[in-house]
Amino acid sequence: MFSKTVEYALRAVVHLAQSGPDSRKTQEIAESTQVPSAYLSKVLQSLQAQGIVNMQRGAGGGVSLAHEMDALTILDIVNAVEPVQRIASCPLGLKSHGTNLCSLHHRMDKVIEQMEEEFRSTTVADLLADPNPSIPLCESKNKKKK
Amino acid sequence: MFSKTVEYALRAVVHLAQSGPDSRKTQEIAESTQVPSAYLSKVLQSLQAQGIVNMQRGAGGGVSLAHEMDALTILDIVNAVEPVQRIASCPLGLKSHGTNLCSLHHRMDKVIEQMEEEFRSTTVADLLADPNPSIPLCESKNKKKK
DNA sequence: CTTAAACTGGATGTCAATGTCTTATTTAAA
DNA sequence: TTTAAATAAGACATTGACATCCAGTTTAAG
Repeated sequence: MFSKTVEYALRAVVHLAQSGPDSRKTQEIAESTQVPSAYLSKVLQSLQAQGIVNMQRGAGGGVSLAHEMDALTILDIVNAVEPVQRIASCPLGLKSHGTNLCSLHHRMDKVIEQMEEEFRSTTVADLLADPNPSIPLCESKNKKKK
Repeated sequence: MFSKTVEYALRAVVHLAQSGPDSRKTQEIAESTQVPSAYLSKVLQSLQAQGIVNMQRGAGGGVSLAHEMDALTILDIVNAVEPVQRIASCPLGLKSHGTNLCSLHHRMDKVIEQMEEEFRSTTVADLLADPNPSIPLCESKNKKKK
């Protein structure tokens, strides 16, 4: 359902949000999120290209969130690495359908729309504020700080 | 979001439902649904393996629905070719999370759950009964019979 | 200024999804 | 019983997602 790339991007951003405003090394993020570091590097580049994170080269550099986490939605992150594709017109190219989807494709698009809405209405801040005892990426129930 | 295989399976079943109780040749289904026939053949085999369709070899053979279309849901078809994977436990394998998902994975699973529910509550008969002027797979607004 | 730390970019490799092709095997019809 | 119609099965190509590796570039720190 969700690609690894999307999962990896979400983990990385959540980790950055959990770790405070300081920048983090790609290597550190990779270990904390259980993502292959070389691949994570590419994913982070996509996030940077969409203005989600800042990446600083050289000694003392690293990765940090470009915005406040309450202004960053799950949808922003997903769209940065793998844009949500709504079904805008008939996949079979039927002329008489055009932009007026048939019952089948309308229902498929409805599912995508629900996903979009769910992700649009959830910010990274919401995720961290959730009272759920399981903290994202953290083994212990006590939130890992810095 | 949805794989080609899923899209193809849905098209094939909808076409069979539209075409009445008679069996259809794979080749005919392929043309009507704009799916590569050799690939469609594999998809249909998956549907047969799950009891969605019957396939008869030899002259006069073909493919037909195994059940009434009001007893066949979109979810049945999707699950036959590509089972919906709920997030049942922590993808990172965190022991303390186990089956109690964190806020991130809980929301991702919620989206999958909504999809499952939407697909479970829609039968093939519902699709054909939809008052939408665009008829699935059909170019004209008049339903193609037989 | 030199060096080591980090990210960048490109080449390369692997695997699963998608798609094609060819040779069986089954079966109804002639 | 022969034949042509259809699906079955498996090999083989193609493509994109996922992943690794390495040389190049930037940059802060010493």
